[in-house]
Amino acid sequence: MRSAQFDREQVLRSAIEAFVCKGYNKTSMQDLKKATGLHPGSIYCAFENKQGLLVAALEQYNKDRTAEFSDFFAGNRTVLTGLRRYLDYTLDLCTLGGPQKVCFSQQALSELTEQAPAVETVISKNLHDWQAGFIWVFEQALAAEEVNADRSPTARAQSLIMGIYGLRTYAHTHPSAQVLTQLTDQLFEDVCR
Amino acid sequence: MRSAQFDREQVLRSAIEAFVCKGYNKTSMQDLKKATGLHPGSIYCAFENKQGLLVAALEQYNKDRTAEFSDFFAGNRTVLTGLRRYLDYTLDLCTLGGPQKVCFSQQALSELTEQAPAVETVISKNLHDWQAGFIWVFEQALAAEEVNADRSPTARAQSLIMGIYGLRTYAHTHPSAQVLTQLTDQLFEDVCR
DNA sequence: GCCATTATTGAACGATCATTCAAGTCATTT
DNA sequence: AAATGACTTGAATGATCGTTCAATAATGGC
Repeated sequence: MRSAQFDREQVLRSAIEAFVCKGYNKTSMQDLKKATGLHPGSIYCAFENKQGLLVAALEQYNKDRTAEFSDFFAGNRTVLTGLRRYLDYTLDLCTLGGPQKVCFSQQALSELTEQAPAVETVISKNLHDWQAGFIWVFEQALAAEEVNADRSPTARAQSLIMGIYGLRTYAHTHPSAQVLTQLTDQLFEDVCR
Repeated sequence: MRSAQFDREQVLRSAIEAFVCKGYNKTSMQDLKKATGLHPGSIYCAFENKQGLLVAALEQYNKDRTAEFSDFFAGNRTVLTGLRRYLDYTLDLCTLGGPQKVCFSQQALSELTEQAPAVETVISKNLHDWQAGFIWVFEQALAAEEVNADRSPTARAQSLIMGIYGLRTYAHTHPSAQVLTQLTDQLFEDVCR
């Protein structure tokens, strides 16, 4: 036996960056070769094909975002301050621009829905995990009486995710940072009211 | 002289349908030939190239959606009932599925942003027109005291567009109609409060 | 009814695509 | 140190892409 020569996580993160920059379909194997440093044959050996690389990249993205998510809600005085910080962070990603402006899962969802069941499956899992995180957040908030019981944690989590989807899409049209800040503030207020 | 043999608007609507089904990049000239009935040469004669066809299709989409928008706010007792009907209609598009589930401008924005300036320009115009429509709606609502003056019509319009973006993205993951209805109700309430 | 002009046709083009594979390279085992 | 077997390499493959263009058909002006 001989173990693989490359760092799988690093390769996947490079692939994510390449996919986000051009979109899945416009990212050629040559682009991926340049981004990951892996030759086509190695990619096919490790991930079967281009779509397999996408699926693996989406899974890596989920792992990274989940870890990131946890950091925001570890050791805060209140969960809502954690949520507020999370939204500020998301806003920063939108404002600063660059490849991170777009959510990889959301982008892949838009581009590939109804076309590749295997991809849709992994994206659905990613989004389900994300939503479960927010449901947990609002359950904590409800238990600590940071929010009232007028709406269920699930309903709040769904509204929040919808809002973040919308915020990131809105950011594509290059509005001013002020507008995005205002939209974020309003979203936080609406979802915690 | 000899005038064109095809109905430009019909061709563009067929092209929109094709683009929405597969996304711009995955829609080949063969697909477009099948959808529009026009041979490649004719398309290039009329629209210069594939991207030109996309731009023309986006302009047609804007015309059609603008006309549709006006219908919702012509002759209502109150503008807010018009808005409510507009949101119900949008919800129906999301729920019923099919190609119309996706907003063509939004899809093109996701797929082509930062890559084709000419496309981004026309999409920005589309979205600006749409937002101007909602600003007008909330100005009317404010004048008729259907909403209070706590937030400006512009701020409300921006939140609403963000919400609709989010709703349509959320719909991609095939949630139940009940969840989408609840999200729509909440959006209407938040934006009119 | 003829001519000039323009639209339409559809085959053909080079470029690029995802994918394959035989040869080369290297770590591990014996 | 030789042999093994998996990983890496990168050129080659056939398919498909967007685009072009010379030939053909059809319209409007005279």
